[in-house]
Amino acid sequence: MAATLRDVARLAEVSIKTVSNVIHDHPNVRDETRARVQSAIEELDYQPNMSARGLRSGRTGAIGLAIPSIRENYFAELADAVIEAADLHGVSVLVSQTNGLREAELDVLSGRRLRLTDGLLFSPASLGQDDRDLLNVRFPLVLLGERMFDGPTDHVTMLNIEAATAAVEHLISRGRRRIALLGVDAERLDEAGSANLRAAGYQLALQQAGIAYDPALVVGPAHWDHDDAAEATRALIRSGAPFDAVFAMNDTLAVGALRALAEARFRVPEDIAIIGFDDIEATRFSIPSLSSVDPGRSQIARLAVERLLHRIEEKNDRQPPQRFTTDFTIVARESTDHPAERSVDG
Amino acid sequence: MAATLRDVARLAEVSIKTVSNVIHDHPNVRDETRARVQSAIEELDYQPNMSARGLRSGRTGAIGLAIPSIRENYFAELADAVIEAADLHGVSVLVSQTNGLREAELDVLSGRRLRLTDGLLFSPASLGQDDRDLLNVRFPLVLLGERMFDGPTDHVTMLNIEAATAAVEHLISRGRRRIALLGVDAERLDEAGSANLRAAGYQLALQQAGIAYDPALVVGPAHWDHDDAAEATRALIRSGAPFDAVFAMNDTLAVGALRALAEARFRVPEDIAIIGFDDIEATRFSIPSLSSVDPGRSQIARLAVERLLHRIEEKNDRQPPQRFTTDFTIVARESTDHPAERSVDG
DNA sequence: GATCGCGTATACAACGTTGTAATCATCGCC
DNA sequence: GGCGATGATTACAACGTTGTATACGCGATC
Repeated sequence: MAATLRDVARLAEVSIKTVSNVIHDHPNVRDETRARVQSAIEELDYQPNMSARGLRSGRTGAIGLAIPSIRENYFAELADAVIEAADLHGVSVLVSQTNGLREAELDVLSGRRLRLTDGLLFSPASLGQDDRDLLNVRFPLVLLGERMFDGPTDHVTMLNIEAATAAVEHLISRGRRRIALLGVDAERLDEAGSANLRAAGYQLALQQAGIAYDPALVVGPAHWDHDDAAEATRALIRSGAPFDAVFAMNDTLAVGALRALAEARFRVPEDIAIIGFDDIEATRFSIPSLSSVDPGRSQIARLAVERLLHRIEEKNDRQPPQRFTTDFTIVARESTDHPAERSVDG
Repeated sequence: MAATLRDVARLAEVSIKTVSNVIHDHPNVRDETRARVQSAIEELDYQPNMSARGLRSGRTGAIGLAIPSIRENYFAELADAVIEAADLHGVSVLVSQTNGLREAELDVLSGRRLRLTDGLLFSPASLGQDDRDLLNVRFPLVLLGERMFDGPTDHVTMLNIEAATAAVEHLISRGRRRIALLGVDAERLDEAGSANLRAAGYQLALQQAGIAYDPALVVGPAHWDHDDAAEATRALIRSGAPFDAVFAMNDTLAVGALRALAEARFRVPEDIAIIGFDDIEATRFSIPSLSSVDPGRSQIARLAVERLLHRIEEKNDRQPPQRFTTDFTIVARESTDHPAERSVDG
């Protein structure tokens, strides 16, 4: 069985409290005593029982990360950044997948799902603006993503509109005028979420450049996966509406579009330029490599973790909820004919 | 504050033990009492304190998953499968990343890193056969992957040699004879790990087909990432050694190779056929889509989780360590000129 | 030389839960 | 109608830890 404070105390011939004091680097422990305890700890390979500590202190030292699916590259990279950030604070991360199911997201908020944690980072995919009240939970919660705003909790989000505008401006700066928007139905532009905001940024950029908005260039799918993206792009091509660029609302969509364009023998970027969103790793290894918007993912993770830990520390003097936004960057690669990237390998 | 058994007991006018009995569906609770307790539980939204339960029972209800990096698609998909499998048993998953660092892997085994868990699923990347003794830890441990064999713990692994042989046979069946092996230095063929085994499978397939083994076709990199794979492929092309197929030891390497081949204006599969390994999602969305070996990932996850939970339950009557292997399948796609996949989208 | 102060160490209680053993109520049986 | 058997409920202890309060020893102080 694992050694306990008692065992260490017995071996070092001190009280268990003294052992505890040594472990916590309390002052007022004689050097000689400290050394004796230390060596007893090592001899027994004592490791504190986290359940007992958690019971006593009310802290488990773990936080929950609830995301739609860890398989989605964006979330895998986010989880990576969250785990790294949590590590720096000696905190573990429990991952829960909702698969974007409303039922699962409700479970997460009820606390039924992640019961070992001090707090939760939550990136909803089904819950929306109308569900804001559900965020009034009694554990510390930091919201991620773009589906709910002005809720009762801290919120870390990217600058979707601004970043989308910059992405479209990037295409315009490459001389493109007929820019398709991939990732949302033209009829559903008013719903919540990243899609809506990025579409707004798209429209804003067009407007500022004096380019007319053409609903024929705005195509689904609502679900952002490769297959649907390829299919939507094929439909766009079949429709006959001329276009010379695609702004894909995320990189997965962009990869799907790339595939459909290749099938139809379009050249990228010569015939069609593409830019995606999220800057996942895959953008660097597609053929051609994909320009994208880096939303500052590690910054999001760091901010979110720090904010959550802060809320966990915080006693009764609760501060009002705050919103944080991160910096974005346009990463130009081959798909928008970026010369530097082009010549990388000669 | 969160409600405790005491609060519920007080409200329902019973003892805390009765509440506990209701929660655990013990027999010998009168229906009327049960109902009263139930409604008190609901009224207070009582949720058991997992730290206290863990302290009392010695179980936390969480397991650890230690992998090199969640960003790697293979591990993201593995983590997904593990979390799903654990969910079915009401168990949570703590994810820890080692980044393939020996130091981090030692930490994992010391128990210092994941301290809230009942057991561990461990996929090492640095530790090797010589470190087998380190697997003698005092918590339940199930080993994943191909770096250590015949250790003191249960081990779930894929049939690397057989699967690699089948992959190469698949290329041979497509009429290829000059098959490059991507993912290991010709000089380091004797080291541990998947590379070694897959290389053995490669050699076996060649031998069985009466094809001479040519070390010039066996190229690095030792680190399996896109960049290095592309670079190694470029080097192979520059070397002038003729080849008509590539067996990449994983899909990430295959994607990198695809890129290098495209740059050099080779056509895939017409000039060069490629098959990868792991069957990650990206294989379906590269251009052309990548043939691969499906190693039965969800089966691995399910087996590993079940085995670990079994070991956690198990009292003193410890069974000897067991090894489990999963079924693999060759998934033929465009990169080895598979007709069915070719015509998918007309 | 009694008192104070300080550094060091300890005893005890409590966190919320559950297993064990004990108590109390109820019923059937001779 | 007393007795044992069974069902329902409870008291108590313990899991391992840490905060609070307390005790002890020692040198400095008046």
